Amino acid sequence: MSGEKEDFVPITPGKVNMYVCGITAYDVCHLGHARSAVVFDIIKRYLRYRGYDVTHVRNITDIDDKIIARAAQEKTSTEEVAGKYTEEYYRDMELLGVSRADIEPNATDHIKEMIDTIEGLVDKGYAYAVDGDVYFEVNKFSEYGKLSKKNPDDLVAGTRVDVDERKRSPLDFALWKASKEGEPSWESPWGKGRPGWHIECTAMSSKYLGESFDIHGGGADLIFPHHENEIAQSEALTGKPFVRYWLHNGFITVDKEKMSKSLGNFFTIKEILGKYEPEVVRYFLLSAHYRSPIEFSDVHLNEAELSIDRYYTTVMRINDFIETAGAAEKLTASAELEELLSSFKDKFHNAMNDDFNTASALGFIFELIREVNRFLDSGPSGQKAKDLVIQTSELLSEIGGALNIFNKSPKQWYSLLMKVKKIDLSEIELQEKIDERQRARETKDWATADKIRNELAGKGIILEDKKDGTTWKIRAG
RNA sequence: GGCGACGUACCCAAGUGGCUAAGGGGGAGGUCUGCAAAACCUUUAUUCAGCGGUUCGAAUCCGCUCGUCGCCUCCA
Repeated sequence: MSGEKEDFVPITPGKVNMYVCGITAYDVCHLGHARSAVVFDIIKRYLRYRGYDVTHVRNITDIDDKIIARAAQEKTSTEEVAGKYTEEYYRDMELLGVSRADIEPNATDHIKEMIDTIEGLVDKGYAYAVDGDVYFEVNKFSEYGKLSKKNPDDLVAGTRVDVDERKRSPLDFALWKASKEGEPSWESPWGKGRPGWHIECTAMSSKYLGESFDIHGGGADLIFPHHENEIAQSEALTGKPFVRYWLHNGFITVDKEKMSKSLGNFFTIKEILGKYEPEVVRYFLLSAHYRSPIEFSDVHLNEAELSIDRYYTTVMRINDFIETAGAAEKLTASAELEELLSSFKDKFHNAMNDDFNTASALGFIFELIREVNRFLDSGPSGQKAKDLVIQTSELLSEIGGALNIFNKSPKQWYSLLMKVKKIDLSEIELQEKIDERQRARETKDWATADKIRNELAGKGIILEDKKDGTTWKIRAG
């Protein structure tokens, strides 16, 4: 609310109530929706990892003008439209490693709660009914604009929306809309109609999280008017502060412009996942601070893929060492790794505690990656060395687990890359090629060995010759 | 027009008052290797859009200028 970072103090110690605006289920989701979901998934996971008891509510708007329009266009019902795109949404989110919210309320399951809320506002004089519509009277709520830092007078002056003569002010917004012939409708004290958009979040958040709760999130484009209106409705009704901390994620941009339906410059999650592993998309979304804009492009996704590949390449090396390390005690150049191992969690926590700075946190992960590589390069062996590497491996898993990233085995990663890059060679065929090349190498038939290697390289497969065999990976980037 | 955010290397991106300006990608050179790949090492911003100011000290605070974007209409 201050527009600045503040220390996080939940209403109830150890407990976090968090409400995040989900989607309006009228079409498939694009990368912008993914960002919001991933960002708040990370926030929830990190809070839980730090021991908070988090209750996460994420709503689905399943009745609104666009859904009605879509249903008319597809000659079906709004329930079908909303149901279909809600399912698509969950499918996309699951692929991206976004966990389900604890409570996922639909607007249409809470009509009664919304009507009660609206009646409360009418009773208190904050809302008025006209011809079956009910509007919230913005002038009655003196703090209107406090979140978006807008002055209602300026807004009226610059209003671009068609002025509805029946409203007392152009800023007044609908709590309840009278339904037209043939539209879905519910009975209400004002006649048949349906809820306005903003009221569902007020009614459902207070039902599940209470009148005041800790965190409310959503895309930056929801700040005004959606979240501003939620504050007005909620605080007018309860007289209590609605939300402690507002968190808004920045936009995905394409050529520096906001990715959006109306501009038509959007890429659906499905399209993107046809070319990239979901983990790449997740990493990409975490590679910048959640409030900053992120420019979408193949170049950036390829860079994300390379970063993840560096991670898994190192994990492969770590696992290799743990399995094959010699018995002779030889600890070389371990000081730096040990030091980083002992300070790593603090560094990671500090980064994440500072407004969920995932970009910085990822930086520390790659510092650890470099340090363990350096250590392995120094040719250690023995139990102590092994223990250090195991400790590194466990630390990486723990942190990856907290963020739900880097959670595969290197083998899985390369198998998935093979699929997403559509390499037309089975792993069995590949192994045969490698064996064939190995026989050539044993007779020092370098020409044949190199020919096979080049052939595979042409398909995007990279071979690594090691002491005790050859491993393969898929070229990233 | 009103309000707000941002501008860090070739690209992406942390850093918001004080040690060598994280990390990833890319480039150059090297170590290792049959050759590679991977990894590691060295190097690639004496400087943080520009100009002023505050301070012992600023990328970081303040002011102005330039540029980019967003919100003010549905939007993640």
